[in-house]
Amino acid sequence: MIWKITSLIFHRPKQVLSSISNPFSRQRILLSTFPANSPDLKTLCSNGQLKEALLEMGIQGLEVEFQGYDSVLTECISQTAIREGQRVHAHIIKTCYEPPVYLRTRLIVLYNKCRCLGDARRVLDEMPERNVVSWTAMISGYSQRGYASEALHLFVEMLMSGTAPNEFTLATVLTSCTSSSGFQLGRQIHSLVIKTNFESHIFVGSSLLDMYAKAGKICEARGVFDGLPERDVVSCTAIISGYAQLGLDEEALDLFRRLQREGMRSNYVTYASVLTALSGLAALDHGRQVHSHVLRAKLPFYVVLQNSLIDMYSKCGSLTHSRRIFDSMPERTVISWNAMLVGYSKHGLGREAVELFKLMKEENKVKPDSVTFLAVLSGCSHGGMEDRGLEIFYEMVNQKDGFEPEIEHYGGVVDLFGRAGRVEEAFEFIKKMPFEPTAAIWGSLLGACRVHQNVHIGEFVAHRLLEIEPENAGNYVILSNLYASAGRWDDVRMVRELMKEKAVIKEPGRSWIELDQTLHTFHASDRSHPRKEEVFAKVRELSIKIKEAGYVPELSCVLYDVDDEQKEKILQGHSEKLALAFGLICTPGGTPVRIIKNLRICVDCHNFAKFLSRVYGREVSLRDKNRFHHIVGGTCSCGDYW
DNA sequence: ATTTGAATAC
Repeated sequence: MIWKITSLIFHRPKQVLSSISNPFSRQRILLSTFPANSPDLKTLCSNGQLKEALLEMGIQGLEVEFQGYDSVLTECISQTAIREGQRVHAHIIKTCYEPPVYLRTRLIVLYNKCRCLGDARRVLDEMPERNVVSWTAMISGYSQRGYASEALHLFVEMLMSGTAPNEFTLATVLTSCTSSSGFQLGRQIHSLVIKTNFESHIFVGSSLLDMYAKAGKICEARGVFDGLPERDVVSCTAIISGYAQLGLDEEALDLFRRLQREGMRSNYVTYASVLTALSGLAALDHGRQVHSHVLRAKLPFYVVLQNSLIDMYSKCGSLTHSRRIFDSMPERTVISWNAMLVGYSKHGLGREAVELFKLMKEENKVKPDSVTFLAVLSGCSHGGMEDRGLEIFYEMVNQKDGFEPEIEHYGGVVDLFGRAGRVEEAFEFIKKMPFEPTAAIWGSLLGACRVHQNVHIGEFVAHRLLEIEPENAGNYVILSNLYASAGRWDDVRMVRELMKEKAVIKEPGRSWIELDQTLHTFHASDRSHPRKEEVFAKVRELSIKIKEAGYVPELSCVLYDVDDEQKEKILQGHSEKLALAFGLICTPGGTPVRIIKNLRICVDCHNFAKFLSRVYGREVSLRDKNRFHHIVGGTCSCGDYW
């Protein structure tokens, strides 16, 4: 009997199949009698001929078996071909009585890759039964697109359904545990990892240590790393980038060097992470070394790596190199543009930032995002182009397919007004904006009040600011500067008292300078440097010399209750002056000096550097926490506003 | 099916 049917189908397939009404029997017969037609589809797909495969499928009507669908879907996934995928999906619904779990899972993967998470989720929800792979595929879809809470919810749902996670599930779900709310679950998953003996699995371990690093728990991350029975590039890169992202740049570099000695084979992600650490240190010589190493290694083109090179050169003070890399790129992402724009902005080059932004829109390949606007706004602010900045802000607000401005953008506008001396307008703008002002926004306005000597608004702002972040020493210093500039010495004293009362913890100031590939670091009143006597003597010498040109120490920068002579001594011990003096000692006259400081530079050190640049004919490039100061012939590129 | 990476106002 079966043989007869088979023979009939073989000669008149369409008629026979359509005469069988039960879809289940139909499919059974189809599958048991037809020689697999998947090899043809498989061949076409492995040649990347998706269109031809679809055509074939259409001609053959019902006669595609599961293996064939599998080949076609796999190719759709690799080509991110959503339209073809949708047609295959429709075909499957039409012809398959009960698509097996693995076919449905392929559909989930396809929709996830094509950013159609809703469609993927629908496939999952319609599955009569799910296995660990289908759960994991959907969790991964959510994780990769940043839907952390959806990923975590689904993971919990999976556990409740009684499906046990495997190493793939754990590695995936841990990437969604980096938020503060997710971190609690992350710890619980860690115990699950231990219980199920996946602790030494390399992917699970990498993911776990990355989670700890991103949560700022670097010691725990290191613990996981050290406990791994074997290491690969990914786990090594994860721990290096963990240090770098927390600003522990030296540690990141030390570890990188050690792992390299121990045989780690770096890839482009490793180099990108190392460049992040070097950007933090502004270690230009080392950055150049990594760059030439990367060139010698003849790696294929990686946008990510180029982006981090742009950022490294700009943070090391060499914008020309950044732009050279930017211009040479065959392809750019929004991050490439943002990195370049942030570079111009940090160097105070508003005009260049606006020009580049214009170019970006003209090219119309990459859509500006929220960071792009932030960078351009800040560029306008630092470049003294407040009207252009306001225009761009309103352009952003009125964009049709754009996004709502975030609080940071409002902060940018406050900064624009403040910098331009329009302190009242800045204040009114804050009152009207749809957000509760943050410390950053008040801080920006307080800075404006200091520069433009608006004691009235300044006092109000300072009051707010000291409520929100009483522990930030910088705020007290600016308020003290403000009172001093108005000659209100009683209030200067009051600020000092207030600061003592609140037990402010000051992040220790630290400056450094790179000479012959070595970083020389100085702390405030540093007595540890081997050439300290020479350095202190040099600061005193410089001080005396520039006083003749009109330099007056800004004593209101010192918030200790000591006499003026003592205050001047404290000022002379500021780390940036030590680094500057050391630079003058160690380099021939006329060469530029490049200094980096971890905090915002104080008014007195800024004055000091300006006078020095004029009297000694030295160009000073100083990078502080916020921006670059290019000081030439007595004037600074920041226009005395920072 | 899974892990690492680049930019963010003051």
